[in-house]
Amino acid sequence: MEKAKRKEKEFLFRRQEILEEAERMFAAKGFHATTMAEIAQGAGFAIGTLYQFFQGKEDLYVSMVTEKLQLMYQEIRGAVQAREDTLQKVDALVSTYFLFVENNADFCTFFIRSDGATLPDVSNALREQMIEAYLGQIQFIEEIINKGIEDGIFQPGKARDYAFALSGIIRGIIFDWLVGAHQGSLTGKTGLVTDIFLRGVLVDQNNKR
Amino acid sequence: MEKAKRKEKEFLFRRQEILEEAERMFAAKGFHATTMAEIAQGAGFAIGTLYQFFQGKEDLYVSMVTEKLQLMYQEIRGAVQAREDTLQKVDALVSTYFLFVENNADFCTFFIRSDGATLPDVSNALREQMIEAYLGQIQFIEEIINKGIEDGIFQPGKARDYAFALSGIIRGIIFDWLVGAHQGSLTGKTGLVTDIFLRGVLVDQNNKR
Amino acid sequence: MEKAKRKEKEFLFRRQEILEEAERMFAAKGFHATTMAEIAQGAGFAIGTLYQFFQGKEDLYVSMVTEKLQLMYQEIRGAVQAREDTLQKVDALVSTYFLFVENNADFCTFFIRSDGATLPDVSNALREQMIEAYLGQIQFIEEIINKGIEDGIFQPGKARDYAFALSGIIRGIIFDWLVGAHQGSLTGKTGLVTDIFLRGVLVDQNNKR
Amino acid sequence: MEKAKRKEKEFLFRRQEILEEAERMFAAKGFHATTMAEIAQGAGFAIGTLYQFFQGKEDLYVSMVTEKLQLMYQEIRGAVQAREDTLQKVDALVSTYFLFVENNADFCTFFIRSDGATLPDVSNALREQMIEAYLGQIQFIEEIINKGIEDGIFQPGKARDYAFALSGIIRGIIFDWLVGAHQGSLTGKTGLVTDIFLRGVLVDQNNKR
DNA sequence: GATGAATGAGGATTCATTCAT
DNA sequence: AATGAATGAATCCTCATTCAT
Repeated sequence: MEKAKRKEKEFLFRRQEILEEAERMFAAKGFHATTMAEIAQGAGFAIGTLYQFFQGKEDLYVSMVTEKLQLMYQEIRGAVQAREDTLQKVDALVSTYFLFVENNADFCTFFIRSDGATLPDVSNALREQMIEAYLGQIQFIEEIINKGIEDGIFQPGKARDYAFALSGIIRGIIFDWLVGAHQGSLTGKTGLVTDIFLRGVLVDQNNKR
Repeated sequence: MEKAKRKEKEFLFRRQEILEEAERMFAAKGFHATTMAEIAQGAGFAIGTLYQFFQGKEDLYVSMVTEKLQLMYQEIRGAVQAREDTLQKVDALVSTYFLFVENNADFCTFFIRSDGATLPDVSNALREQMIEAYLGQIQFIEEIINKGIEDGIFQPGKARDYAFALSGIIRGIIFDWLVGAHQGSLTGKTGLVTDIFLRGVLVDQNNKR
Repeated sequence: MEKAKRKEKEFLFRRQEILEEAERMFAAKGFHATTMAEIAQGAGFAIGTLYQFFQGKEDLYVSMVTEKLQLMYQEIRGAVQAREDTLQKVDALVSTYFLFVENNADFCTFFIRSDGATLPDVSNALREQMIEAYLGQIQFIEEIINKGIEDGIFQPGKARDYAFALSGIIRGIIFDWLVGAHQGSLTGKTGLVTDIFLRGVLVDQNNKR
Repeated sequence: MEKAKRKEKEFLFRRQEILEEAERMFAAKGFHATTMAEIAQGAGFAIGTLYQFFQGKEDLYVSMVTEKLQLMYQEIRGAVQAREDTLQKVDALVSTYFLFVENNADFCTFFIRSDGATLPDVSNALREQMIEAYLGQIQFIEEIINKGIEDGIFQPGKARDYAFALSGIIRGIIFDWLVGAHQGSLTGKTGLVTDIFLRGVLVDQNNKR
């Protein structure tokens, strides 16, 4: 069916346009301060049309955030899975994370700092959904770490804590970059992050780095 | 003036009651979903009375958050400054942070995960203020680290990055605890956090820990 | 032209299907709460198709009601005209009315109690139309009564009032039956109604019935 | 408490003003076509003020109708109970009904014809409430009739049917008057109505009236 | 003829804030 | 100082109707 296919494609295209406009708006003004009318106008549609693609404002918001996060997680996973070596996986994890943030600074500015979970005014059900997505990402990191533990390069027993720690370091550095007017290269800090995560900050008396 | 003093005291007392009710409400329902009427009712005052203590809803919200954060930062600083040794300062930083979170889980649940900075719907001016508070905290950590660098125990040159990293690790572990139904002791993870921060996660070939 | 005829027939058939679905919907949910989309879906047509048969929602509503009423009036007139005797005409009027209600309880439940005239939200022009239909029915009853007056069996001078009175009695009894969960036979009350209308409720001292 | 009393009085006064404006509006344009803004404006209040007296539009509508009906029923009951004799009670019932309609033609025009029960678009719960009110009135009439049966002046066994019949006759005549541009006196038709109800329309061969 | 995606006007309701008492 | 009734701006969403395919 050629026709059905083209319709499907057009539908997805329009949907994407709306999502992109929504991202701009929400990022700039937040959830409540952004009106459906503005998004519609910005995307070049009538208000009612938005409701053919999304159930309502909240659905639009959550769809936008969820899909963007999904994209980020996908990119990260893809990059990580392309590596064999555990240390390289960690490196890919951090650098891909940073790369995504550099390329999506607006979105991240209003969202990433929330640990992927703060939606003070959005329904709890949706909040859960986003926490879950974040926890999925944590689990993914945990698996990498577990692999490293099996290989004898990471200390055993604390994989989940390490995952949160690594994620925390990454987010900390990202936050710095985001509020700091995006100075310098974020990806350039990959080595710094992995270094802290792997070897800590202490001066190693026996084995200078 | 005895009288003026008592008035002052009563004023502060009332103000505090409002703040506490506001904290409960905002933590439970978020900024927008909480109404001034609810807070007034909960605190046992008339709506109009709230406006004698705070300029408006936003002011009330920000005051609550700011003062709570201030309290947290104060506690942390107090504990840190009570130690001489840099490593003990780091330890105090982490454990006091954790202690505060354990004692203020509700507040932290809705707020700390925001890196102390996400207020999607609150005016930018206020957001800046909160980011600033967070950056103040970062700077405080940075100073500890600089001290450690001077003492030759931390690697030089990256104090600010280290500060964000440490803050990130702490927040990561806190997040885990908050969404994980507060299982186990958070303060009990102090050693874990400092360990990661100081020595990293790698198995040290030359110098087993 | 065979073809044109078949088309005509199909057109009428489709139209009828839409009307029947509309009747179900409107009876169940009222005018405003029923959407064109629902009717279209229920009737198995596309929304746009409805507009080939009816000018709009209001037209559809009014057509449905009007035609249903027309049907009722037709049945009643047919039955009445089949009788010669005036008293038998009255009897036929009442019993056919009741019969129709029994067979169209859903429609009547939402409509008949309105005296065939209450459409609080439908345009005045249409309201007039329906009042007129009702008045037509009254006039028809009036004519029966006038015949009876000519025959010397009804008291003269009040034919129109009598028509409203008879119609009122019928509607009163119907209302009772409709809200009373349709208990018992409505047609079985024909004698009761005609009795009240003809002889009143007083015990006749001279002439026991 | 003088003050509380005056407040109460003022509250009731404002509420009544809103109800009266609502009655005008709803009677003129129907439920859906009337906006809260119009009522507020007409009553000289801000929109929000309406919500201090009524939960919402529907509540306002139902309150208006319910209270008006209550008033009508009260007047009727009062007049009926002031009479001793059953036939005089019937007379008072009809004439007071008519009097109320004459004095509240607007309200009745849009409502009475509905048998006190048609609210096509208002929630079912409320519809039930109004049907109940109507049935209460029927029961009241039924009791009068039962008294007459005990006294041996009405034919036994059909009190409820008679009540609906009498109510039906009254409504039928009212409808005529309402749609007929209010020609002539409605109360003047009291005798006509009681005559039909009591003695029917047949010419009585033995006992001329 | 049939379709159904797009349109956008229209309104109920909420709630922070004010100010007369 | 405390009150809380009154205010009214601001916005989400529905759904009848159209028209390009």
